Amino acid sequence: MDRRQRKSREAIFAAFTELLSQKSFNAITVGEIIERADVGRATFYAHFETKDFLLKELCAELFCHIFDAASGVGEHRHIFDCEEKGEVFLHLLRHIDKNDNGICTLLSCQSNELFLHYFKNSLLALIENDGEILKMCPERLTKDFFTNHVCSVFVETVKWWLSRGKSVSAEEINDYFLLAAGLK
Amino acid sequence: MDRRQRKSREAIFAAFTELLSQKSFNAITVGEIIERADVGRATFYAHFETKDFLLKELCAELFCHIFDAASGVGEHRHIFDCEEKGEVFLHLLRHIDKNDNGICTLLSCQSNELFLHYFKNSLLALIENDGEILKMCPERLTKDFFTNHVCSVFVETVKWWLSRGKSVSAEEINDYFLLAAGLK
DNA sequence: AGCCGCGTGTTCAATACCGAACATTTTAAA
DNA sequence: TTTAAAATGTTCGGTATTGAACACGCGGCT
Repeated sequence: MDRRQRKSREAIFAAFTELLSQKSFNAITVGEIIERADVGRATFYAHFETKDFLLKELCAELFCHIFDAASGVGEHRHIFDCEEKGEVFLHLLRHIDKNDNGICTLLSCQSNELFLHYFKNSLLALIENDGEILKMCPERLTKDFFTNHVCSVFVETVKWWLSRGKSVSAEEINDYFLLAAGLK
Repeated sequence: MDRRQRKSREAIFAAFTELLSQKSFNAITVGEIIERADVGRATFYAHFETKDFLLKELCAELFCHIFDAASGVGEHRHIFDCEEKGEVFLHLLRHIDKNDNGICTLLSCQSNELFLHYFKNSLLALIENDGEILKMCPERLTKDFFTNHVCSVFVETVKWWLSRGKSVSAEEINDYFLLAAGLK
């Protein structure tokens, strides 16, 4: 990607992220974004159709590399030594713990439901084909219900974790989660 | 000035300043500057003929506003309440104390003599027409010698101040200077 | 109703930047 | 001294950004 495109894009993402830590998504105007990002109005619309598209692409950029790595298609596999069964969640938690791109900020900002929603959907797509996890599904439940249940519990766990300032380690919270979700 | 020009210029200045805090002027290459500034090579040379011109313009930008304010031509006069006689120096010291644009970093980096030299020349130009100061010149000395003397002492005072981590206040160091230079 | 301020989204000519190549000079090693 | 590597400075077609204008929708105000 052209250096100019990359810089504009990053500036807009950064400005948007900062604003999201201060006010709600709906209260943010395009004018504020481009002012803080220090780019022209035409530049913004050359990159993103609307503010909603900006949000979507931010989510994609935020979560793609974590989920790519978790699903094993990324180039940087095994950066954490936890590729055993069901350890996908620990992987994710460690990524969140590292707070790349200010994920934590966004997952606990005023409009965090937007990101949590996207997060849950990505998670659903990831584990609905994970044999190791599906094996844990009780007889009487459909796989569809079970995967939704697991993802819901995980998202709620993450919310709780962040709201308490990550006061426990990623490993501990992973144990909490596995136990609460009935995965061990 | 066009937004693109301003951003490139600032990025180059910032990169250059950072590098100067790590290595000497001569050891810094244009390649390093543009890499850190994240701009293209052609862009660098569109702004500055050579590395030396970059240095010169950085100096100009660094010192112009403090000397403008001190000489009274700037728009933001009287930002400090010290417009009495001979208080030009206190004015300058307070500016340095504030460390705008990382002046202190540059005045105490490996190649600080470059900036101190520029600083002294600016100071000479400033006070060689200052009646209040010239009045202090002893009979037996030429004004030329006297102004050079005062500037030299001031520069050395600043060097000493910074090398000791500005452990005394701007007001105190101003007193030191006035006494040492024979101005009171 | 009409008006106004504000935010959205679009258009376009001018221009600064890009990137990659190039020739030249400097530096350092063989 | 010869050679290679690194750094300097230049060139140019293609492109992203700029800034300023524009039309439009919308809620508040008189």
